[in-house]
Amino acid sequence: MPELPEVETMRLQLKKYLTGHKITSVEVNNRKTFQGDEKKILDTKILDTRRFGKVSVIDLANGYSIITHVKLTGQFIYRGPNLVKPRELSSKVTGGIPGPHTLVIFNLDRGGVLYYNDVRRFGWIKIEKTGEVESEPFIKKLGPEPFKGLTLDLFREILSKTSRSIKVVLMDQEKMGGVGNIYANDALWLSKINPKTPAKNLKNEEARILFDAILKVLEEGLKYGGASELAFVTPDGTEGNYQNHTLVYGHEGEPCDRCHKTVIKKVFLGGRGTYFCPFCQKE
DNA sequence: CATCATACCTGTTCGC
DNA sequence: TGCGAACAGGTATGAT
Repeated sequence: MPELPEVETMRLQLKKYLTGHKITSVEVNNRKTFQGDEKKILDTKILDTRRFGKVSVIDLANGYSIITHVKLTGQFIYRGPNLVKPRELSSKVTGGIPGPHTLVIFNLDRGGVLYYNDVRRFGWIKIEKTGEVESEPFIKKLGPEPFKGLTLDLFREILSKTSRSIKVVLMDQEKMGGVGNIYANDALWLSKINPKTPAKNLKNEEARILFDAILKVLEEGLKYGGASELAFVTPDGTEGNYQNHTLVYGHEGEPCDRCHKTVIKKVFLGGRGTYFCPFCQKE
């Protein structure tokens, strides 16, 4: 569920809380999660953060970087002296900190601590040289991103080359980076396009409407600090709010917010829950 | 090469 | 009420 808006929200808070600090020690409770030599990231200043699609990067002064993908249930939670104000932990911080799902603990100077919780253990944290970050396999294969390299012309070209359903293509990170299930559903609803439509069948005008809709729903997600539908929490330990503002995602059985006369249906596409209005989004 | 199904995990929800 | 099955969804991988 963490998609572009969630990961960006997370990244910005990591930047805010970590920049200028040093990691003094790392406790690794799961070697599959933490890949690489933790000694490479100790006692060197944290310079900045970057994001590639759903991947976050923390750059260090010594030429190494921490690359991380939280997948579905990974959570970075910071506790330390420079939290803007005392924050109560969201109940969605699975198992507490530290807890049974705390797989990695980064101890920082000035008394800060960064915890990584991950119930389902799909997420990963890798240590790489900063110069090799863009060679990391996932980042290397990543397609152009909304707000970055993805232009309308490029978007149309991508769609024209595949007969797969438009929704599956939107979520394919090698075609375009950052969009996952929630925002794909909402962008298609906003565009009045049926999720099953073969991507190559979209008319130029439909592709334009969809392109704009993708930007629009991602902006909404960013505005609300992401969606805490499942396990997403921000590093300050609080939740995003987009889950209360979805257009169609999770609305199964409810009347459509636009036509008000049709009930939102749920089907499976590419193995994932897909919500749409059978009236507004006719095939 | 493109496409699709399944594995990876485990807490939560659902159906009987 | 209890318990197993189904579900949640991002990506890697193997099959087609």
